[in-house]
Amino acid sequence: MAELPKAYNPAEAQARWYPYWYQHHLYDAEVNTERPAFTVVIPPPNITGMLTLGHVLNNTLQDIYVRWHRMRGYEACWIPGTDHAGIATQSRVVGALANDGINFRDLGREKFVERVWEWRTEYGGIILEQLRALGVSVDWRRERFTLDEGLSTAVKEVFVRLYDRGLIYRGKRIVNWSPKAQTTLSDEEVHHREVTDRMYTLRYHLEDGSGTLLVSTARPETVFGDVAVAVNPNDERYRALLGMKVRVPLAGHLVTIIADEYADPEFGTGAVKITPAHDPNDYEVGMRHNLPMPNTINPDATMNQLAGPLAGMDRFDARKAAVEMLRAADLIERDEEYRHSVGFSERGGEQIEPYLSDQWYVKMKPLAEPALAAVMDGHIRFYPEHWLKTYEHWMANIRDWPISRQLWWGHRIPVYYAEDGRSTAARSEAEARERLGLDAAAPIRQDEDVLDTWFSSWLWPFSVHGWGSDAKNDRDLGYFYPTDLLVTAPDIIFFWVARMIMAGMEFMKGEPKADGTPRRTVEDLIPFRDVYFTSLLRDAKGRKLSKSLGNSPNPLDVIREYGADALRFTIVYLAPTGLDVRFDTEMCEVGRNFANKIWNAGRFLMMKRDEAGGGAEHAATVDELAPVSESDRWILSRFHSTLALVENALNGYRINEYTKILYDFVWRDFCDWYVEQMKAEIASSTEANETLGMIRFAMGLFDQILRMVHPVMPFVTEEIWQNLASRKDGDSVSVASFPARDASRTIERIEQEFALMQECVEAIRRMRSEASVPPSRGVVVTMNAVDGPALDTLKRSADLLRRLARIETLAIAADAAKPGLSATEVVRGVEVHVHLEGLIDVEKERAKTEKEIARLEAQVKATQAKLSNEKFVANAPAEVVESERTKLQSYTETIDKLRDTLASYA
RNA sequence: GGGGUUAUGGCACAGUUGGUUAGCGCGCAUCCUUGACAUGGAUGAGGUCGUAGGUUCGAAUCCUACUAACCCCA
Repeated sequence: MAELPKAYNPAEAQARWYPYWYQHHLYDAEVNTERPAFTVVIPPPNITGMLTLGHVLNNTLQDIYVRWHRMRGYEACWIPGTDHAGIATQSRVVGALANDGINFRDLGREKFVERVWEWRTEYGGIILEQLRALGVSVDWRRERFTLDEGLSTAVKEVFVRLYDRGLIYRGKRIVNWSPKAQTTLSDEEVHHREVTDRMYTLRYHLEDGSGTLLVSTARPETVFGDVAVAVNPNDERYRALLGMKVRVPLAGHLVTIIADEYADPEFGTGAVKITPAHDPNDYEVGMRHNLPMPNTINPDATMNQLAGPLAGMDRFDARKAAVEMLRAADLIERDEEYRHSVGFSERGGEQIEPYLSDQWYVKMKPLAEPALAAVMDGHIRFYPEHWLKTYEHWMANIRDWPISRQLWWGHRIPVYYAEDGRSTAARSEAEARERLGLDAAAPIRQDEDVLDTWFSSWLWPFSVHGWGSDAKNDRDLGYFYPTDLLVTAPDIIFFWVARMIMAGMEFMKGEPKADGTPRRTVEDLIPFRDVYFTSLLRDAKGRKLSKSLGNSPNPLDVIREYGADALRFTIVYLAPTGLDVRFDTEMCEVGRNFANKIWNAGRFLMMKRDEAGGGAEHAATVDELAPVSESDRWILSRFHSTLALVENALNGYRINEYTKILYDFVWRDFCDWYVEQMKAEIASSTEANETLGMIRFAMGLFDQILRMVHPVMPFVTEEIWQNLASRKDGDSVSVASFPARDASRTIERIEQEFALMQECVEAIRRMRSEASVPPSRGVVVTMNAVDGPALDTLKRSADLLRRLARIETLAIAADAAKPGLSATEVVRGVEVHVHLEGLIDVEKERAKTEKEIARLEAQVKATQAKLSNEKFVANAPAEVVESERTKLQSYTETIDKLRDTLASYA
């Protein structure tokens, strides 16, 4: 066998195995009624996106579960894809065109959309390409895109069905207007931030000249849109003024003073100007009082002709100008600093303009009710569970969903208008004419707007199987739906998770199950069973990772530096369930070192096998492993304990626990103790067959360990696994069976015996180290064990003790004479003396022993206090009382032994 | 203003149903290049568990209030 390099080389393994997996179609999923399906749909990344650490965490978690299930015999199906990201993509292409001096509007809709498709073909697949570097085991044949033909047909189908049910309507509302993109945004696309503005208190003179009403506003430029001034009906100060008219400063028109609860007597002067077209609250007031709603601002956020002298100015310039004019006219009573929360576009970053416009909406309440119940009744489980409350709160107070966007890139709204103004939703122009009773040649016009991108994403769990289109695959839909697990970030719980549940509940009704019968029950309708919400990523200083801060490491750089497995392992290792992750690139050393440790453990075993003559095949399953030594039985016992912990952790989505369990077992149990003891066993073994048997066992076990680690570190485990034995083309650890835990293989007695040996070794090392005995120097050790079983165990472990603690001469007996000058520790009742003639610092030893006695005496005192407390003895469970008694006894015995040692220093 | 989360050694985190000598990793200190691994090995120092009360024989673990930080919504 070729010599393996000293360090694991991730780049080589990654380049070798990802193509291998795909050439052998290991991750292709097919309907297979012989086995259960395990399905996951990827949260489709945005085509303008680049791989972020968020994607890394998210996709690593999915990959862990997909690989784990695949190895346990499930038909694992992980479906990849992307979404078309309306605003982000359109802005990107508009920007690119602008750089070439082209205004996209001049291009016209059709040409522009062609250009976006070209852009998409060139750049839209980058993020999926990047995902390959992570090692994701998706079925690439099933890749989907939200703007593909099939998925677009599904969108139309859904729109028409909702429209026909009366759940889609068009309405004039105040929306979040993005002046940059010139489209409306959903609440979720708007982020609020505290800003400092000025609050101006303006003088509104009463029409009759009898006085002045003071009104505070942060937006003096909107006075031209004022239609009333509101005061609280319970506000005594203004009661007499109700119904009177005031002159709006600057604008000059008269408006009425009205009573409305919205006016807060505590805020400002208690009188508020009402501008229904430019503020959502004012809009509500306007609706209640049947007020006109003049709009004074253009779509690009410049003032329109209604704004008189301000017309044509940008909204912020207009504000300055308005203030100057008001000041010149002496209409400002005062102005002061004002901090308040303002909405900004998530994409463009500019301040959102509340804007009155016609938009399409989905009536959410009827859809939300069953979706809320599905989760509250436990048909869908959230991890961590506390997201339930957020979900419940949002669903119970759900608001209608504005779905139209004034863009060109996206699914065009399937609503058609006849020349006479009548309209209908329809799957095609032909259907529209039919529905409107027009003949085939009649002119017809489709709505100009497109749908919110999420209007296609919410269908993802079933649209990927062609639902709603000619491409519908009932077999796949029946077998792979519902999916088993959704892994996503909590910030899209409303955008996406909640809406997918609604869509599943609504649109999967009646679709065939695997056995062909129609779906009816909640379990059959829901889009997924478990939802895992990932941690939020922060940098080492605790700041959110963001492009603008420049604190987001590029995952591809991290992979180049540390390897994909290292990044995968580290990010999961660092991510506590339900809390934020603080990620620091340097922390990837943990994963890199761990990968290297595994690599070298494998290298060691293969070297030993070759030295021993090699050739022999190791067992292919856990059950066939044949332990030779006591240590073999010990590591096998530990392995099965570990498997049980792994299974519990993964089943409970305590995902970082899984990595910690692996780390501890591989590093501590397997490498530090098992491999080390193996060296001693091999050194002292005189029988070649026995040696080979031990090596064969170790390799067989290591094969199983690689499988256990594989879901989180696919590359390094594959690289070693392929080297560990002769493999056939197409073999892969990723499709080898995951070791099944067997509780009967965990043997407490063996673990206890090994622990005694370990603790004795540690005690001797400690005493050596404290006495500054050089590591190369052997020592003389005497162990005095009165307890029979302990004596037997230690005698059997003599070779291990000698090697692991560097003992030159070892005496173990029930009545071993205490040597003259020595350091002593008591381990589980066994006195361990390290002879230190000529090495010992008697004063230091005495001080150490006295300190230990004092510590134990304090324990004794505390334990005695407990035991002499009648209430404790009466109330505490018997086993707790008993364990306190045992403790007391062991402390007392140890103290006695240490006192003898102390006496020997005299 | 409403909802949610967190507060344990320098840093980042574990501590299932209250009973452990309060753990782990990173960092730190000392020693070690014996052929798996210096991306390594051995040993050690360092917390009384945000603050104040309460329940209990017993609380980091349950309850109350307070303080601080963060997230979401308005």
